Amino acid sequence: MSKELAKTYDPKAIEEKLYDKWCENKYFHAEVDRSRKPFTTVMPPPNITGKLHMGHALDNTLQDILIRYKRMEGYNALWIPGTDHAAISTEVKVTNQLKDEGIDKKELGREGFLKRVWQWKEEYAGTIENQLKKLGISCDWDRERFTMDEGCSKAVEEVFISLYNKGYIYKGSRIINWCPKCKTSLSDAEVEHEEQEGHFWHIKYPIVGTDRFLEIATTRPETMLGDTAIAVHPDDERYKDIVGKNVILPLVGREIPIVADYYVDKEFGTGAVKITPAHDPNDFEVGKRHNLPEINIMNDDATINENGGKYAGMDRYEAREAIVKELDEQGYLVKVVPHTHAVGTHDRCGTTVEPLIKQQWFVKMDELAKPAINAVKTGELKFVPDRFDKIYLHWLENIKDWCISRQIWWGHRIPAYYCDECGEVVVDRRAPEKCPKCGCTHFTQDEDTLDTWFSSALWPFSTLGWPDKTEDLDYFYPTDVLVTGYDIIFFWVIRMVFSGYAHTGKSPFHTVLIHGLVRDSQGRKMSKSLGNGIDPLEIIDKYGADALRLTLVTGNAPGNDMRFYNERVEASRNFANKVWNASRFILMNMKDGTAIEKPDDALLTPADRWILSSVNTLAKDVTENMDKYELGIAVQKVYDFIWDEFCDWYVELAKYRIYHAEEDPKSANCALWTLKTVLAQALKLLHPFMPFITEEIYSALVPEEESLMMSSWPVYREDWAFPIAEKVMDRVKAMTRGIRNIRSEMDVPNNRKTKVYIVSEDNDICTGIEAFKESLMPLMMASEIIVHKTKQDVDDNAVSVVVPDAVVYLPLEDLVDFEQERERLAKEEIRLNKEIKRAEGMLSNEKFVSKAPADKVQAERDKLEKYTQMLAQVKERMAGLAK
RNA sequence: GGGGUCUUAGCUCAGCUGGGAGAGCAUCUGCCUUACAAGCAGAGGGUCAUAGGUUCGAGCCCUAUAGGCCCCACCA
Repeated sequence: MSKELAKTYDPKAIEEKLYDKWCENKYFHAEVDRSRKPFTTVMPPPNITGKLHMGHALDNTLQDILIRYKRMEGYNALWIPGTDHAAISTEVKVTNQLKDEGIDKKELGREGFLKRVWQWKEEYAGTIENQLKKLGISCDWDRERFTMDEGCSKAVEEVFISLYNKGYIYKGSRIINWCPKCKTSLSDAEVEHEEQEGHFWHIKYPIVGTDRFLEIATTRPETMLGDTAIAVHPDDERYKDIVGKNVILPLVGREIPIVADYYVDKEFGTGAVKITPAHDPNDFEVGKRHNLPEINIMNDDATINENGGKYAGMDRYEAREAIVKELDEQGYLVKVVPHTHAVGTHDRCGTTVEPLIKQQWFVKMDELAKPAINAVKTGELKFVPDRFDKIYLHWLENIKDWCISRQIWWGHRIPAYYCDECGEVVVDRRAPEKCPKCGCTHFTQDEDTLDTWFSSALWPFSTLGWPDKTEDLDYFYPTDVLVTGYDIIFFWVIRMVFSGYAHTGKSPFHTVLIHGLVRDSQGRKMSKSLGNGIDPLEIIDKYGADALRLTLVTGNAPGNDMRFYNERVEASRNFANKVWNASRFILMNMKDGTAIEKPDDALLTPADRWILSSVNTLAKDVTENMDKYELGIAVQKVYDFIWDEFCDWYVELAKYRIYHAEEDPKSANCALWTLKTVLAQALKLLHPFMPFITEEIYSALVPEEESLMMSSWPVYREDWAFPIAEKVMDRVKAMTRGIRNIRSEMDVPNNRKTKVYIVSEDNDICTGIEAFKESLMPLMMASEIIVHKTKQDVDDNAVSVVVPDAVVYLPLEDLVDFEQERERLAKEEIRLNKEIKRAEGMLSNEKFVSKAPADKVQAERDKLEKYTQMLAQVKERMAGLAK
């Protein structure tokens, strides 16, 4: 930053330059250093499927704020970045890309396809890295990882083998969620339930050996092709006599039994349920209880298979239509009722999921979940805000086994090998030399890959070298804070926690800071289909990274969603400009050659002491809020301090001494020293939020220091506590506001200065103001400020401002309208009387005095005294006017 | 069906452990005052969703109600 600065802040001129400097100096890099405490966080790895969105910008901004704060506090701060292979999502993207080129992925074969995906990965991981750099985030790029790199893959294998050997991973034939479009199994977490308007088809089945019918109701009539029973409630009087009898499945002709099962709800539908064990999870359970056959009627693409007889080959919805039509024609369809119900869909492609029985790999969850549940219950692991405890616990306490195998190519291949001769399964890093059972030497590896979250679950320790016992792991693990959105608690956070306990014996972090979604200006989710997404890079390009970052943390409480719109970014940009210009003013006046020295304490005016005291308190407040993860409150305090206290009051007060430097260089030096010192402190406190502009200004302000980001965080210091100066400035502000108010009301032109008489019996106030009254004159638009302990030299037709401990008189004779003045004083009298009444009321309440904390009671007494005294002053003025 | 969350100034939201309602934007009135018009000074604007309760005291805690949003859930 040179001293000839542009009037407006130009982020483009500095951001890239500074980021390069930080990188070149390895400021983001952390190594094991036993002399310091580590602070570690791992970046939720963005998917390599595309560009960064506003959610990533938020997530990474929050992490960067914490990491920069901790680094300045003296911690050995490590932030590990990386990307996620995003198995299904990426496979779909690349498959579509190939389709556009007219290539079917099957033509390429597994190897060829994977080669293409790796090309894709190289391209997108690079893009993401560049986008993150534009945000200014200080992660350790030397440690950048990928969920499918060598180390992570080794960790995945290790975990799979170890869990398998302990019996926590098993292969089994279960009913699973199947996506007919992606042709893979899914975990429960990947299924989204969506309310859909459908129908309830009532169908009657002939009961064998009678002329009666049994009426059932279904939302999926096509599944009747796979029905193997009808279930009724055991206590249902309507059906008691027919339990054990058979019905004939219309269209199919199969005889199936009527069974009794408590699963059935008597009140719902007809009280009789068709049971299709192969295509419904509940029916699957019922089927197990009654030893019913499982008839799979569907192919992997959800067309009807050969078990569906003449419907074979039809799509599931085509078949539905055909079956309903035929049932109707044959008189089996009783009625059709509109019915809305929840339909499971694949969260990545929206296709309706089909429950199917398949051989899959599962992680047995009940035991693994226990330490993760315990972690939150004991407080070993904390969510911020803590309402997410419940969500986390509820999911874990109801967890089912995790289906981890996927029938896609992109991902970690399951380390299971099957003997070509006898089918023996061997789980190991590589195929065994020979089969332990039959001695055969030919093995085939399992074709499936693992759920993408299987590898991200290991992220906090796989990125530190696990399973090897590395120094990094020993020093940096467990990590400290994990920052992520509430939308991936189930997918990711929970799995990291139980994995951490299972493989390292520890929770992978002690705190999870949860944030919400970034929505558009109307509160809608940003999405591709709506086209309402806002590209963070465009915002950075237009307003600067600091403005974007500030926008993303201002006015938002942890865990809450926020709306994003340009007016908010503009406000942030304006603040950056404010900081820029205040700094520009200070730098302009720090003329070359005149070194700023620390002044003698005696030279500090009340204004100097007050602003030092304020920035001192600010450091304490900001630190407290940072430690509570109240980043929005923390930054608001810095913002208010810089704009309202520093710029609007202190800089204005400093001007007189600076403009009169030639007459009194010591005094000017004192003001400049204070300006520089306070600004430096404020820049430090602002740095985690707005790293670029603060670093740029600091390098000009304190050129002898290497970097702001590597400087130390301000701590509260006793020698900067100035309660008297605070009192003086509080009264000075009140007087000044009062004067401005009156002048504004009376339309006094700005260029008309007046004498200002200040009368106060308070010695602190008198001597305090006396010490810097020249500085105060421009603010009070005064030609002269006269301070007295008693009223003198002022006649009664001056206008007055009553503040605590003092009265200010402005001789504006020609402008004074006595009637107006009387009204003004009368209003003030009413206001003060109200205040006095309130305070008196509270103090005369015996219960308040006896039960309220002593400091609150004292505060009311002080107020009462203050207002009583002010009221006396107002009354005296009114009496004067009356003459 | 269960759970969570929100309802505060025209708009968007803060208000952390209960002790006199705040910000940004918008509106109105003056100002290009040698850091900043992306600015300065001033002003208006809120029975804190409703009804109860706890308390000396409630925007904040408890209970119900209304409305909005979200998550979980195997009623076919």
